[in-house]
Amino acid sequence: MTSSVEYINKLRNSGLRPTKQRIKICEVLFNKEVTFHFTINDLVKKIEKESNEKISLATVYNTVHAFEKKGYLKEIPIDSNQSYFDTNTSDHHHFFDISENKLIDLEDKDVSPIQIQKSIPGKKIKSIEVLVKLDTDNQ
Amino acid sequence: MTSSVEYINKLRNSGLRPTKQRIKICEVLFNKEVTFHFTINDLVKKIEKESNEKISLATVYNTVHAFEKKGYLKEIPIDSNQSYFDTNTSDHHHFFDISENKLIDLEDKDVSPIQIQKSIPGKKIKSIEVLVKLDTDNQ
DNA sequence: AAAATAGATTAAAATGATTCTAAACTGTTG
DNA sequence: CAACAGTTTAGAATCATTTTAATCTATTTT
Repeated sequence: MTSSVEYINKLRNSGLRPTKQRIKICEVLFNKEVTFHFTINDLVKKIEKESNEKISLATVYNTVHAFEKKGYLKEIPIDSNQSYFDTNTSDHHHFFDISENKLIDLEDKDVSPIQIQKSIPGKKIKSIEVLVKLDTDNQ
Repeated sequence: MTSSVEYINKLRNSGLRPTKQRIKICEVLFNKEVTFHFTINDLVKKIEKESNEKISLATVYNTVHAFEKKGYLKEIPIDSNQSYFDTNTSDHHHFFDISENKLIDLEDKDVSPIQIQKSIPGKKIKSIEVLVKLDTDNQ
């Protein structure tokens, strides 16, 4: 399931040819049992550490954006310093630990179901995301 | 209630002296019955339009951030292109219209109450925010 | 009220994330 | 093999934001 074929499919589906660099990116992103959160910077560091090769920033950005567009990655809006991405693309919510700048998944069972009673004509809901900010508990 | 005294208090509370430029910023931000959303860019344009004076970007950034820190403004995380702020600092949720890049307030009654069943030791919940992304409804 | 000083404003430079560019490269097709 | 389409890359460009350092203003001290 985490075979090279899967990566090639993901890439082809995203309109990208399966090149060496892109396969490497896939290995870092999808060759894990656990999903994780990352910034582009994190990802570049991971790639360099896990493969001793350098992939240019431009390629990483292009590939990540293609995956995001296709739904193989999700962007999590936190603040405007940096983009945070999630390899868990299922519908779910997040804690954001302010002091450690870290995202933590919330499972569906952790959040009461959310219903939106308002609608805007001509618009449809594309996503509903809850962001719970956490602070150090001093007291 | 939207008097100069109120602005001076807000500024002093935020650790800022009430200067001409800062009062002008307050007038644009708080001299309305209705709250609104803005980016720094929006705000600078508003100031220039409503007063024919130019305030340097640095001053606008400083003042907005001091207000945010003090809770007179709220930052709404949308994406990492730009910071969006809200003059409505009460606890509330948002629609974000993707095609028009526009925020719309949701009232409390529009969103079912949200309960978080998970907790992280040593951390306390600082805020819970729901972002509902809207897309054009083509069908 | 002048002098002293603490804080503010400003334009411009610096920064940092992201995007673009143009040249060199790779793999596929005819 | 030649031609072509798509890739990679380093570096340049861009854009929002932050920092800097010089000048200015308001407030306090005398």
